[in-house]
Amino acid sequence: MTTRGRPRSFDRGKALARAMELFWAKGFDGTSLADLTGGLGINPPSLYAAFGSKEALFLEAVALYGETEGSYIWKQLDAPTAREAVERFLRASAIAFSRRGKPRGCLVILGALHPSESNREICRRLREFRAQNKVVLEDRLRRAVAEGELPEDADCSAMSSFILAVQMGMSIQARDGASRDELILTAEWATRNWFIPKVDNVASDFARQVAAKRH
Amino acid sequence: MTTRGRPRSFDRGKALARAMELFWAKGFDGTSLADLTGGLGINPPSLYAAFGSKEALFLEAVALYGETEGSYIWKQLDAPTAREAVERFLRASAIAFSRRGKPRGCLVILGALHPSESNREICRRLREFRAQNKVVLEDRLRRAVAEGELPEDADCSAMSSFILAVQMGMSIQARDGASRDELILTAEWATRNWFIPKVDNVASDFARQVAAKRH
DNA sequence: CCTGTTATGTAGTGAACGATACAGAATGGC
DNA sequence: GCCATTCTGTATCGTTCACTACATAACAGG
Repeated sequence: MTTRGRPRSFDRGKALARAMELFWAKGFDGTSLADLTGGLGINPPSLYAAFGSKEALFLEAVALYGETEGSYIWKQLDAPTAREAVERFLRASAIAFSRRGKPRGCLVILGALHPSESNREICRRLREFRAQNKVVLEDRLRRAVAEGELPEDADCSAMSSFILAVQMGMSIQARDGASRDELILTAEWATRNWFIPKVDNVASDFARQVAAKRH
Repeated sequence: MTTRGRPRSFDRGKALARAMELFWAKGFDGTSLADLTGGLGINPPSLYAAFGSKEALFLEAVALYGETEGSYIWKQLDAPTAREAVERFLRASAIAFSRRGKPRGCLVILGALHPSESNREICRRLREFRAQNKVVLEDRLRRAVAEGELPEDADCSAMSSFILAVQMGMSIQARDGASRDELILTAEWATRNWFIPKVDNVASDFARQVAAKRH
């Protein structure tokens, strides 16, 4: 009982990949069924038979995004030190958000921001992904504390929120047309001074010293 | 010839303020005319007579946002030093993005991210506002260079991109439900170490020294 | 009063939305 | 050959979209 009935006339994987790009470029609400059927070269009944609904297709598209671009970005956290991990993570984000011929920014970040009656579940799921991603990054920072790379009292939650805020901002800037080099500069700026314990204004004092020494 | 004809039965200013909140909460595409007429308590012909179109109403709403929340955020750049200016700017953003009883995040940042046939002009205008805002911030940083607060070779463009990326990210995090305190922590982290000239890894060396001294 | 002007409420417009009913086409199993 | 099964194209479904035609209501000026 393997393949009974009329065979599918299109490549489901390729269709999913194309749907991912459409959702990535236009968001969930901005992508109409007409966009999908037009872009995939199939008719509505074929789409519904293969994927179930627009919502289910979107969720499959997000899963595919996670296995491709998402994986490329998040595997950077495997770097030996947390500092390298975060530097590479943000750099990889800058690169993934500005690929030639691909939509700019991140599907998980920009796919559905405003909840409405029709996309509430989609919004919730993307939000869950983002929350889970924060846990992953925060855990990586906690490991750095355990390994002595970061001080015991480092606020890993605040650090990870900050790093992800930069990534989210880069996503919007990519969408606004920022070049890859500009995105990379933003990424580098975020980790430029890495972690300096907060001893009242010692950092700016230090900055003044260094600045003075250079003249 | 001041007030001929039947007088308007609603307060145009209050209606505009209410429309601003609706657009702010749901975005341009996510706010239907039914949402607007329902929220404003008027019928479509009254809305069109008073504001012209959904698009024109949105642009007026953005202008109002700029005069209220936008003004509150951007006037912080008047602080005497650039460091204070940026710290206050991001802190004010965190506060404005998390007001009780108001939509979370920023109308200019989140109002319309994905261009489509119907919102292309809106998207373009918001993008213009964001680009103009970057110019304003970058100019403030250049002033700091001229005044000697920042070194001559400071990359004001990259700095302002970075700061605005953090602000954009905070906007999404606010929308994701981050508390005001979390947003403020993110903001503070962004300026925690402020400007340290980039002399190969001197910052992390410094961090290690400080960390060692504390034990 | 009457007239001109402006705003209002009712009730729609055509178009696009996501999703389907249905009949016919293409396969495997017998 | 014939049936059960699955997919395909055509032609919609009912709903919602932004927007408006039209008759009437409420004012100012005369």
